[in-house]
Order: sequence, then structure tokens, then C-alpha cells
Amino acid sequence: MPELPEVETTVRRLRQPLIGRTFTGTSVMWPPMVRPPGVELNDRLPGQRIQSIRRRAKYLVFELSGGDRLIIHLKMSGDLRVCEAADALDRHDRIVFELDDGNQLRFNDTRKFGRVYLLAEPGAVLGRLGPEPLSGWFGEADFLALFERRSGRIKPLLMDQTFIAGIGNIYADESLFEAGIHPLRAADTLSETEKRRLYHAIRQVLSLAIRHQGSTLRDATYREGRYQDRFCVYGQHGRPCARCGSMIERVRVGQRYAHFCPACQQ
DNA sequence: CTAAAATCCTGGTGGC
DNA sequence: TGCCACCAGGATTTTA
Repeated sequence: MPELPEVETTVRRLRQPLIGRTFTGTSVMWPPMVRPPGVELNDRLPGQRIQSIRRRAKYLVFELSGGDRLIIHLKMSGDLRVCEAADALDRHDRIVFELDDGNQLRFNDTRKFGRVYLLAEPGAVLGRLGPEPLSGWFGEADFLALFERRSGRIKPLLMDQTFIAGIGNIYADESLFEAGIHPLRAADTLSETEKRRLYHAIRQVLSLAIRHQGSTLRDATYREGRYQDRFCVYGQHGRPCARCGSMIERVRVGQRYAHFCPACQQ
């Protein structure tokens, strides 16, 4: 479920039940999800209180009273749920965090790609990330500056987390449509006007998606989001473009598909 | 340098 | 109904 809007929605949903709670124990059903390998959550987590929860790129960052940070990446299929201890475990619950109010935070992840880090110094995980696209400090000029010495196609560049943080397959496609830019364009051929359009498209698409609590796909576990009803191109191949009526196309870029309108996007 | 493929995993879907 | 290939919101590492 996770690109920036879905992770932001998850953070906002977790704050009320979790801030102020203290971890009392953990059960790890799939140890490879805890990084680096061999870190015993039970050695350091119990007794630490959750002081704040924030999002950085697609990571959730829990600031803890003992000076550590619990950092979680949901990857493709992860979900975080607050449950009562008596609730039956789901077969895809991989890590259970026990809380001092008797509830549990459960990391459910069908595909086991998700990752949990417990670190005093988060730089190793968060250090190389690009700017937050919705930050008040991130202006047009900052976005233009990112393009210096960057080549390659614009769509993979938008999904490069060291270029800009939080954009994945859906919101890269939707932002490029909104900006009228073809996903296979070389980044160093974009005019300044096109880059400015892209800057505003990214911010508009991401903030509207957050307002709709992200997108819900086939995945039955994450149902809050409604932004999928507003997709202009993602998953719309073979259907007419709502703006011009041309057929939406789909093309492979690396291992992923890019969806675009061949008339609206040049 | 870019870019594509392989990798980590499970489950749903569509074709035959 | 079964089997199989392919697909999926990510990101790193390897290979070309």
C-alpha cells in the first residue's frame, strides 16, 4: 500500500492510539524483516515510550524515550494495525509489538518485504534521501536545482528516492500526466517551464491524494484511501483519456509499467 | 554514466 | 478444475 500519501495516512492514523504508549515486548515471526540481521528487538525496545511519529519519504519514524528510533518501511504489502491482545492473529502478521495499555501494534505484511530498524543514529537508513516534495522549504528553485548533472528518463528519476522522496509508480505516472510530460522523456531535455509544471503537478497530486487518504488497490487490507477513483492514467490503459479521449497507453520502463496519454503528454 | 535484470516474497488473475 | 505465466504500491545489488 505505500507511497508517500499512504504512509502519511498511516502515520496520522497511528498517532492517537500510540503516542505516549510504552513498548513492553515483541514477538518476531519472520526475523529477516528486522535489520540489520540479528538485532534483538527485545533487548532494547521494552521500556521505551513513543514520543512522536513522523514520516520521512516512505518510512515511518517512531521517536523513542530511550534515544532510539524505530524505523519501519512498509515496502509493497505492509500494513500497521493497532489490535487488542485478544484479537486473533492474522496469518500475515509478521511482528507483534506489545504496548503498556494491553494493546498491540502488529506489522502485517503478505510479501515479507517490509523492514524494521531500531537505531540510535538513523543516518544509515534516512541519510541519502532526497527532499520532501510537500515541505514548505521545498520551492520551485530547489526542484530545478535537483536536475543538475542528472540524466536518464524522467519517470525512473522521479521514483529515485535520492532525487526526491516518497514518489512511487502511481504518483510518478499521475504527476507526469498532470504536468503533460511523457514518462520516457530524458530529464535533461525538460525545459524550465516543464520543470516548473512538474514541480506544481507533484505537489498538487500528492496533497490531493493525502486529502483522499491515499489509494486503495486490489489489496483488501488497506481500505481507507479513495484516490484511486481519481486516477487519470495509472491502470487506465485501454481506456479513453478523460481530458482528450485518446487511448491511454502502457509501456515498460525497466521492470515497471508507465501509464500515459500519448496526446496530452509530450 | 545509464539501464536493465535479479533478488527478496506471496497471492490474485487471466489464458488455455 | 488445474496449471502456468504474469502481475503487484519498493528498493538494493548485480550485470551489461
